[in-house]
Amino acid sequence: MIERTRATAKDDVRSLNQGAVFQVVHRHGPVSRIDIAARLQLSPAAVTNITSDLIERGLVYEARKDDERGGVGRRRILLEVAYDTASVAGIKVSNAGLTCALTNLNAEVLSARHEPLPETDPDTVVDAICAAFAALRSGADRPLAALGVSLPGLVDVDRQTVRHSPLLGWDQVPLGRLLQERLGVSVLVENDVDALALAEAWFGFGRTHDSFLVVTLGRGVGLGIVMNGEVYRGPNGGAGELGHVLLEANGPRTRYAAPGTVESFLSDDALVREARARVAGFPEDGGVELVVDLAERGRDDALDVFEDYGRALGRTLSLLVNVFAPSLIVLSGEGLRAAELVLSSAQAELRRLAFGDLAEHVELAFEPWGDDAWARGAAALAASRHLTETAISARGD
Amino acid sequence: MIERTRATAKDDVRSLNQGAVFQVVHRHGPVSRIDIAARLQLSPAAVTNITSDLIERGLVYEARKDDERGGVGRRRILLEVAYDTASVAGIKVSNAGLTCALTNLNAEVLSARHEPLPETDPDTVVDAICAAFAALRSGADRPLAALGVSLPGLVDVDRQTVRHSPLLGWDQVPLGRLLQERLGVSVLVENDVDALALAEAWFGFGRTHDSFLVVTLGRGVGLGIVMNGEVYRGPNGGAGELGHVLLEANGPRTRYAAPGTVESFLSDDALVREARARVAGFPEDGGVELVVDLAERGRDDALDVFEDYGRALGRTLSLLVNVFAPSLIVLSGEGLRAAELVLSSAQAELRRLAFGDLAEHVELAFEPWGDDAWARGAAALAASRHLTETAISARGD
DNA sequence: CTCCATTTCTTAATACGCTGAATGAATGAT
DNA sequence: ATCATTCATTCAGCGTATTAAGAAATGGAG
Repeated sequence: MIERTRATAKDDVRSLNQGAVFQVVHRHGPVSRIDIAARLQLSPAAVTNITSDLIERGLVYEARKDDERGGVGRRRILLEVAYDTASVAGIKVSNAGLTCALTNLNAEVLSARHEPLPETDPDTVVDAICAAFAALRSGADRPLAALGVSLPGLVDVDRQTVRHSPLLGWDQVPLGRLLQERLGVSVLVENDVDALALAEAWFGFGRTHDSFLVVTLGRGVGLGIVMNGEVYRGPNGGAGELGHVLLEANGPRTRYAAPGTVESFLSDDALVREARARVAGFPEDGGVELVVDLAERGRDDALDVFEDYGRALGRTLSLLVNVFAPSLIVLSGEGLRAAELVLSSAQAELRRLAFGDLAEHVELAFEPWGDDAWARGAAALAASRHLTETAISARGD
Repeated sequence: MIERTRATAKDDVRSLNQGAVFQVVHRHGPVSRIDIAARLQLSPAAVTNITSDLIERGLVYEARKDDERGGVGRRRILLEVAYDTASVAGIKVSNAGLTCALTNLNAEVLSARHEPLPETDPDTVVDAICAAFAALRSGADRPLAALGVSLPGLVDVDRQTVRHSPLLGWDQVPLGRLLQERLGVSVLVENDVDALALAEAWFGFGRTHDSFLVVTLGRGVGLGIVMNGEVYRGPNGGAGELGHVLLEANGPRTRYAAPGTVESFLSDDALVREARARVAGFPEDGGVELVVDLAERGRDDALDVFEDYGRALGRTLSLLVNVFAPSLIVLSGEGLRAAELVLSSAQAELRRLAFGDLAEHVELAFEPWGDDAWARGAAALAASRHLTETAISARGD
């Protein structure tokens, strides 16, 4: 439920209500003024006033009249956000390279690309991001409003600084400042999982949920927490380290994860480890793709690996369900290439371990997976920021 | 950080700012008008206006001048909440009986009592609560503003109804309505752990934290989640079922808890089970008190039981720390009779299992334990509600 | 001891955005 | 064609916050 929030005086009542109206238009699709008024308990007069401002500034437009609703009376005029007035760029950084996407302001991907990274030191990465951004910009037919960058590790969102990223080997890198200086466009930096959570909250399944969780499966296991429409990072950041939660004291080993942790069961590494151990003739250099391939061809031993994977996933989800009692968990990440293979055992285990009927009230959503999903998350950062900032900046100009 | 929130027009801007100002006075102790203005980014004039209203209505008073701060200039006049203008009652219901407390509006216990319950059916309990309330009322020297009732189980806070309580054997009991009709005073019903979390947020350690966790140890294991100053119950309630999280697939059995769950390690039952198994000559009918007693006398085998208990506690906390990265965890409940005995192994295990340096940033607080702590939580419900309602009810009367 | 600088609190004048009521616009029913 | 209905807009009035100026309280300089 959207409510008008963060009231008051200097940072005026107006900007507040403007933001709330905009949020309603964004989240509840094409919507009439009278609906907005009812939803926000605001007078129709105020809505007219506010929306005319938003329309004038090009953020919102009158899409069409509402022909669905019959009955007498004047037709409602439906308002919609002008998502195509600008585009934004999103770049996800990992040691595997840069994944880049250009999207509109609704985080719909217009184009995507991947750039390998020779090294992951800050200088190289900054150079590569600048090059990738230039390439994206040249392919854009609309003004490129902002750049979102996401990466694994601890990020200080306010200072746009990477506090600590083991995977990249970074500490205290002021990435936002470095890029902003070179690109002359506003840059946002965020943890990769939190960016994905934000993307879901603004443009994905979370659009209609106030609080929900995002679980990412891939090289590692991540958790994004959204509560009351805001991404929860913890008082000092660092929340959502689901991958490091201990599941079994005497659990299996993996190259990177501590034994028995969630990642020792659910990371790509773990999957390959199990395949090597249990799938007959699995080659030494085989990867996740091969396990998926074998299973999809119906190889029983490979299917068993996925069944166990699903069981561990279900157990992990049960932990979250018992703690958060969420109405939605979005599953995403490369680890879901074979979502169908793990789903049934995951759900069975979740039902078995969740308290009471909590499991019945959870919607499990699978984010259709593509290479650009992470980059889309990064772009969503930029899109959401751009929308809020221009929607609220009010009558100063 | 308190911010002025939930703005707008019909439910006026004023009530909003009034609430925010009141919150600052409550949370930041005796505080001057100028401090309030700075903290809320509100003009001094507005603060004068608002506080004079609060003072007139008897919610706040001018405590004294600030003599601590030296320097030139007029002394600041410190404002404080008038906590002693009314009292509230709190009653915690469990199958062991009613625990009752009378407190002022700062949740400071004025008197407490315990009533045994012959049966736990709704009629008996309602009768008993009414009797207990009458007893509390007769002992009060100030008007008794409201009654808070807390109990284990799933509570619909808005409808003041107990949706499901296995321990009491209740389903869909409209407890709030039943009591309100008979007592003619406003009644609040809440889950026991959430009430405790609210109490900590308003009147305890959480007063200076925006987000934190409360873990209760006793017959069961509970979790209260406070985020951004609000108790999180989940979209449909039922959040915080920490006790039912599976720790070890092949974990120990207990009478009530599923094998391997947190409660199978950390409930009172679990402690007694371990004592029976490992403490030489432990009597068949010995309880928790006896284990504590033996350990405090230095019996090694009893101390070992507590060391293991602490280890399981540390592991459970590590789970929460990895997920929430909280800055504060408040530990409370009967299970902490022997807090010193479990602390060191708990902290060691927490440090071992928490990701990176997350454990270093967590403050573990032990709520000094007494019989009336649960009842104080229930009273805090009533106190917080009374304060917000009278503080915000604005200029209508 | 008086006067001034300083800081806090208060009062007065002004501005802003919301509400409510009246009006206008668009459509179905009679 | 006219009316009832519903959505949108216009305008007067009002409440609350801001700014600016003044009053109150205090330390220090002359």
